[in-house]
Amino acid sequence: MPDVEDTLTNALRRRIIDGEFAPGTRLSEISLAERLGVSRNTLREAFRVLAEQGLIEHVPHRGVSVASPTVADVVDIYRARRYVEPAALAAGSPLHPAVTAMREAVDLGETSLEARDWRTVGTANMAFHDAIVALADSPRLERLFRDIAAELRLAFLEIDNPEALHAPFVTRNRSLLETFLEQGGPAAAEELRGYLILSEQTVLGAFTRLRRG
Amino acid sequence: MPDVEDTLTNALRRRIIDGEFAPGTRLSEISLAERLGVSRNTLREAFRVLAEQGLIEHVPHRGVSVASPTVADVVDIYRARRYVEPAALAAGSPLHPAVTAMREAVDLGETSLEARDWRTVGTANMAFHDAIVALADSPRLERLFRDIAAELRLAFLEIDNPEALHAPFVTRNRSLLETFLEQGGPAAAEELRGYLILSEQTVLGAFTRLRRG
DNA sequence: TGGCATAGATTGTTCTACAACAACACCAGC
DNA sequence: GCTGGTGTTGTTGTAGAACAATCTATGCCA
Repeated sequence: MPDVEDTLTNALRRRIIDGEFAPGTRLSEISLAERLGVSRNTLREAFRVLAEQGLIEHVPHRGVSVASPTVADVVDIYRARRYVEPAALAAGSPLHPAVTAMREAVDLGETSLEARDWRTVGTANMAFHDAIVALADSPRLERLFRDIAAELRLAFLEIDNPEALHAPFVTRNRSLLETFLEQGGPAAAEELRGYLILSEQTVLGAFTRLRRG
Repeated sequence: MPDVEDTLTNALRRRIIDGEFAPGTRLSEISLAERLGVSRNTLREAFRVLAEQGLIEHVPHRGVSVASPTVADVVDIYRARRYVEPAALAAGSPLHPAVTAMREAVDLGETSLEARDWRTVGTANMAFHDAIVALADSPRLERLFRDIAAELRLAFLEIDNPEALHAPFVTRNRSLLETFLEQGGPAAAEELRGYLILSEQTVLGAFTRLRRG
């Protein structure tokens, strides 16, 4: 990967995920390039990468804007998650290094919940699921999850009610981890399927409520 | 998507998949841009997209080269396929439009087999699996499969023994389709799992033989 | 032979320029 | 007042030149 431009891509990616540019915001090449201190060409190359990752949307002659996930997007994201996560958990070994990451994510979620730091709760939640996917030891599945998790964060940003969105799942994460360690992968996978359905309902509910309001 | 540059990306993509640039070939910006009649900037943007798709590899200050899948890549590709394809088949409906595509792919495979047109046999084989993934109705899973299928084609190109690679699976495709229609998704999924293991072994065998020679 | 320095070539990045296109405002006519 | 065409303006799409940064290879010297 290149030097400046790769840094630029990651910086832009982080800013978008952090909500610095709200979903749907149009990103002007000229002004953004000026603001970031890079040339239009370099910025455009970064745009291509982010567009390919689904974080921004590119319309010919109309420029790029931050992706604004629709209900259909959310449904598809959860569909993809159901294909990958439970299977990864079912086949995962309790001795896999990613289990440590799962533990840490659960711990972080609990302490952040007490502190009512919803942003960190959300991050810990995502880290937990990231660790589940890591159980599969598949770079390509990890990449898929990284992309759809980023898209999902955009949906979360729009909902803007992090407590309702993330808090209920802290205890569920703990429970899922225990099931995995004590009863094994298949049992945990089954629990995760229900978990994901509930999570999807939660997001979709808040989402449609939002789109109507 | 832009006009010229999107066309350029697709054109490059097709050329690479078709083997016009052998895996590992270095793609010089200047000469390739000149040859394609586009500017370096435009070509570099196309490079970013293809690199993100895994078709080309980008090393800083050393340029891009056509991806040359390693054994680890092939293993990972098949791992990802096992996560997606059997599950899609298991949950797929026999009434789904993609079933038509499955039929057509099987037919094309058989006629091409008789004609000993291995290239088309390979294409039909890929179209068959593409249709299986399409059963899931998930754009994101389809995109994942599109990318890994393209990578796999690069591996096939290096092996360069299309008959051994594709011919054995024509009858297996037919069988899998019949199982799906007559015995349902779950039974077909189980058959597909064995199919994929065999396919992986076939590719890996030819692959390691090649890498040693 | 082995290591180092220089030269050449390629990529990374910026800047300028212009063509192509889309959005918007404006005006004419109904 | 509304519709429809038209021009204006701003943005994107693409090309080309230029230079800095970095890699590669050649050849020199010990």
